[in-house]
Amino acid sequence: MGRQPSAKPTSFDIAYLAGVSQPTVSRALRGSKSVSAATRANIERIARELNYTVDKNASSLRSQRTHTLALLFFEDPTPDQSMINPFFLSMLGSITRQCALRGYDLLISFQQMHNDWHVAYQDSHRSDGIILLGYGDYQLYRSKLEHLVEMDTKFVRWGSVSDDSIGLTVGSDNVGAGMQAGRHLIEIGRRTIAFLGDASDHAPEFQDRYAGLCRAMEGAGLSPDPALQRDAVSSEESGHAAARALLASGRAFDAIFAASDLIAIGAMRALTEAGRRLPQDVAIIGFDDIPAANLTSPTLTTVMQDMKSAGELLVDALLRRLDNLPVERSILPTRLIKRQSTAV
Amino acid sequence: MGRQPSAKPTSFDIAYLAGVSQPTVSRALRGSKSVSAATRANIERIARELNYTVDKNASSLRSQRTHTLALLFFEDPTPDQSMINPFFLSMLGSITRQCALRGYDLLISFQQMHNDWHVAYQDSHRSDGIILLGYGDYQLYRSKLEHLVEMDTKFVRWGSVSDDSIGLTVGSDNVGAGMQAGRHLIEIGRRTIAFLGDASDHAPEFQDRYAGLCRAMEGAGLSPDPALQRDAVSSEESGHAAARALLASGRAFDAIFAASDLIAIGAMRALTEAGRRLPQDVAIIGFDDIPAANLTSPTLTTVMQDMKSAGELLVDALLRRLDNLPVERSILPTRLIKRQSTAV
DNA sequence: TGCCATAGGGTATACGTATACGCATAATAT
DNA sequence: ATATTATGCGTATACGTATACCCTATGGCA
Repeated sequence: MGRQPSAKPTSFDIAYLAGVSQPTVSRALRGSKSVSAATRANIERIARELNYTVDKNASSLRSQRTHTLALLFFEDPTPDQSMINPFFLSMLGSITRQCALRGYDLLISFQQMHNDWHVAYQDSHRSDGIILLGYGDYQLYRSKLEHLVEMDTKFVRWGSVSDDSIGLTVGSDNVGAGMQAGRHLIEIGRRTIAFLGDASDHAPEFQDRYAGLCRAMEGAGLSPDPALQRDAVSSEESGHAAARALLASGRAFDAIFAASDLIAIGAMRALTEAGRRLPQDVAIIGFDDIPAANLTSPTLTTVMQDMKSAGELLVDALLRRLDNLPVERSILPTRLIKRQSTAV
Repeated sequence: MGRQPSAKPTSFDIAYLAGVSQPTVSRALRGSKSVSAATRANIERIARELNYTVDKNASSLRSQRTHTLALLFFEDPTPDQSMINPFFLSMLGSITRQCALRGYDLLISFQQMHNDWHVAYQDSHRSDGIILLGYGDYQLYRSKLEHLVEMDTKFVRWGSVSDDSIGLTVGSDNVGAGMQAGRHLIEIGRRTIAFLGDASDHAPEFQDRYAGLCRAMEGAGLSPDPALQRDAVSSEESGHAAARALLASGRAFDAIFAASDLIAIGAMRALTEAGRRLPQDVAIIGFDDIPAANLTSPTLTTVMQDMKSAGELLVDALLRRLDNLPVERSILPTRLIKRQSTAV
């Protein structure tokens, strides 16, 4: 038909065709109950026919709500520029879905931590609230978080749900997960369990996982050896290096709990290179259940986080926050996925 | 100091403090040359002090440009709900970065193909243009693309850059990539090369890869055997099934070119299960260079696409399109990553 | 000296929607 | 029958910015 790309219809056009005033159109489409059923139906029909869409800008400007959430990824700068933590990517799907379900748009930006944090504040202007996602040095952005709080910016964070965490936090039960992993290793007869991952308060989540491991060991009458804990950030290289250092130390160990799958995969490489058999000599457990965990040889036992619920909870919590409803921190249970790397 | 969370400052506030009118503030901040340097500097200083940010909604409403691009992922519905093609995710980073660089926001949405395509049109209302990303049945959304064109919606697409493709397309040189793969396999002495992947026009990209393979074989005096081509969609299961079917057919082959890494990984599993040695009995090449390709055993030779440039080109092309500048389809070169699965 | 171009910036207004009010009409209560 | 309250909708206006247009002062030039 080639109908001319008629200018975008406005609520006035609809109003004219329906023989009502513009505000009535607005009310009808937004579901105000002070519009008669007949009028509303008529307006909706015309709107559909004209392919009418509410102008988001005008609507937001007037109502002062953008109906948009901002998702901020922040990570420590890595040499591997283009890589995004696969773990967070897997949350993206559920966050998007949940936003759509709740009628919100999702604005995305990636940030290097060293960047001007002002962007977060800026983003808070083009969205009703922010979701913060990132592994990284917690101490580094602690002050930035405080700044956001001071600015009264609405946000939720994925991370360690500890008492001193700033702002509203949703996270896995990292301590519990550490215990799950520890108990499993103990069950299969391991006694000297190493931990690969930063255990300082720069990485509260890793710290919690280590704490869980220690608790499991103590519960079984074992005492964790601090010398078997090695710092590592979440990357294959870092895991490889940490495992090599551990091997070089000469200390004996028969199991490794890695704070992330990437660390575990790096460690597996180092162990294999050193001639250790997996899992006979060293059993190993990772964290995150990234797709690659099922492709390594041996396949990697790991702790799965409930990403689906995570995304939903983050969005829900933020929306409640926006409505000034009471909202509490959420702790999500985790699940141990047993694979070959702990199959004895 | 606890300065009260003063209401968001507007350009009027800045104007008042600077002793000028509101439009002057607008002009100064947008870089109009009809503002004296001194005035501009003063305005910028005050704006910074007040943490002023231009209200996107008001700005967009007035100028009728949103300075936002929408990214639409669409995929065939898979049983594995939460998964997103890792290949596209890796493009996300560069797209985001490029958007930020060009001063655009990025709005994200995921779509199942069977969903009402109207959303794409809707998204076109809240953004200046759309980037379409997705593997899937091309014929299925062909008509939808035509609809977008008819609506005069500005968009770019990642996909097969063939003559009949609709709208502006950016994509890898799939035919060239197929030739690269084919030549490499021939170089290492393989003569009967199978292809796993849909070769119909429902998947133009796969079709192109197959065409490239055939061309390489013909160039070497070999004739491709149609019986060695097996349909598969981009998933491990599908690759596994296709490879099993191929094995079951009893036809001899000494190499496989898979249309995606996921297919290749599934095929490797099937081959191993059938007792074929990789790469001695069967050499195999994948496509995409997903992270997992480096973790399989043997590690997987694959074709790497230039995702970084891809994102940049997509954004650039779309922006040129928005400015009504001439813009052509882009074909990106690919690179063969040689690993153990073809190391003889 | 008179004229005009130019720089610099003010005035008025439009963008499209949402909401506070007000005002009928009709339904109900007294 | 009058007072009261809902119902359904129109009127007026605000949201914060960008831009078309207009005005003033200055300097250059003949």
